[in-house]
Amino acid sequence: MGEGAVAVSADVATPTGAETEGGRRPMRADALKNQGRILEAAEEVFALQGVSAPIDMVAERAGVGVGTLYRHFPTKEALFEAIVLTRLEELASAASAATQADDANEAFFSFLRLFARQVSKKHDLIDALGAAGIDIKSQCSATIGVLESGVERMLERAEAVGAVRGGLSTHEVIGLLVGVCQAAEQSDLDAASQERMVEVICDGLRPRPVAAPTGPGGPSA
Amino acid sequence: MGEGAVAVSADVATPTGAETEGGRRPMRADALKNQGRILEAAEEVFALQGVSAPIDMVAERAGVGVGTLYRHFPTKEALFEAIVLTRLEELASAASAATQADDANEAFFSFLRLFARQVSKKHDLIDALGAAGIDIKSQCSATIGVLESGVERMLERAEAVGAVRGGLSTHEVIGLLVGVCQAAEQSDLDAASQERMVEVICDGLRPRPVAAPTGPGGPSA
DNA sequence: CACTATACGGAACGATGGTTCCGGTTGTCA
DNA sequence: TGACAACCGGAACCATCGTTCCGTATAGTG
Repeated sequence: MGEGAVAVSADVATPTGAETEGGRRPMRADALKNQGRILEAAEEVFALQGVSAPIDMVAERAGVGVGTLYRHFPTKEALFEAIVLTRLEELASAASAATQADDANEAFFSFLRLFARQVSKKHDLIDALGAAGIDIKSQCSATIGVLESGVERMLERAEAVGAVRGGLSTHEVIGLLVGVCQAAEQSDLDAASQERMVEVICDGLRPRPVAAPTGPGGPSA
Repeated sequence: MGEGAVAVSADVATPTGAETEGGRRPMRADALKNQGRILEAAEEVFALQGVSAPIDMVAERAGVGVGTLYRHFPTKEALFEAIVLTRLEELASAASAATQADDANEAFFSFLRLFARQVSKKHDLIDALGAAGIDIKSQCSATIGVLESGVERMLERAEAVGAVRGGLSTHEVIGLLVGVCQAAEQSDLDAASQERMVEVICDGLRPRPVAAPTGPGGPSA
């Protein structure tokens, strides 16, 4: 599990804080090590099981007692958010980057594919983006905001170029994608299946052919 | 609340059985009335909250104690299945009917729209079709089988007419739809939004490029 | 009207999962 | 090395939910 190490970004979950400055003294060495273990374990467990994974499972995998876990993160949600935030940030920055690509068409659709790939790889992202009964903390929802506005800009640009049909909101586009990922994993569909479904969505997002959907009987009824 | 009354189909959940025949004597009047109340309440509650709705909520809404509820249905799942089965049967028969329509194109897509409408209206259907951790009873999965094979036949016919792209499995098509419904309700999107998303999927399902049988000239960008 | 099988209600039980508490351990500093 | 604060583990606690149990109420019958 190489993946990028999860950086403990300052006050997200406000773990005990490892920063030497401020008022508090630095963390003890063992505590720091445990925090790392916990984050690592949480990353794996949440990726696999989503928010619903029992906290004990994270503790066990980290080789740590639950008490220790709660010393570092005030609540299960806090830990979850710490994990999911880094994932969201990756997506958000990818989105921002895509916003400035030359080819608006290409940029939009390949972002969608990237997005779908990421979301389906990390189960926790589904929960975070689908907001499956989670009160996401400001930090997270802010990042989601960034992500969404990135998608929005991409969408607008793609529309302007005629690469995408109009009339769709950002939420709808994201919902489409997240929904497919969710369905794919619930029904145990393999990666190929999921890719095909994403492709269906991408095609559906394109502008409809110039008024001919009513050949043998379109949505006429 | 009109909807069709939920018929207690013989042995599905094997309630105490109201049939006068067999060995057992007929149900007592109050018992029968309560069974009705319970089914009614379950229908509403499950439609609104899905399987995850607490059993007590159903009991309360039915104006009945939990004990009474368990006298009629051996398990929560049994009750859930009794409810969802009637819904599935409606869909399955609609699917069968659509299989024989003249216009394969029209039949397929309007069934998809019907399907999406039903699924999003009744939350329990999402759980049943998404198999969200539920061990569905044979009766239910059989009906799902009927539904699926109906969709499959429709899909084949639509493909044959060139109304739908090839290479997609029935599960993928259904997954697409169920996923969207799930996403729509998780994100609190309104009916219009959802319809738009379904439309995106329908369009995506159509054969891609320029050469379509009945006319659509591609976007020819 | 009396009697009993049937049904009812809801307290109680057991399992799961998040969170708290505290006696014991250990890193760190002098 | 000694001492103290920080830290650790995991038992215990609380809430939620499905399910069971049993004392009580009542429909149906003679």
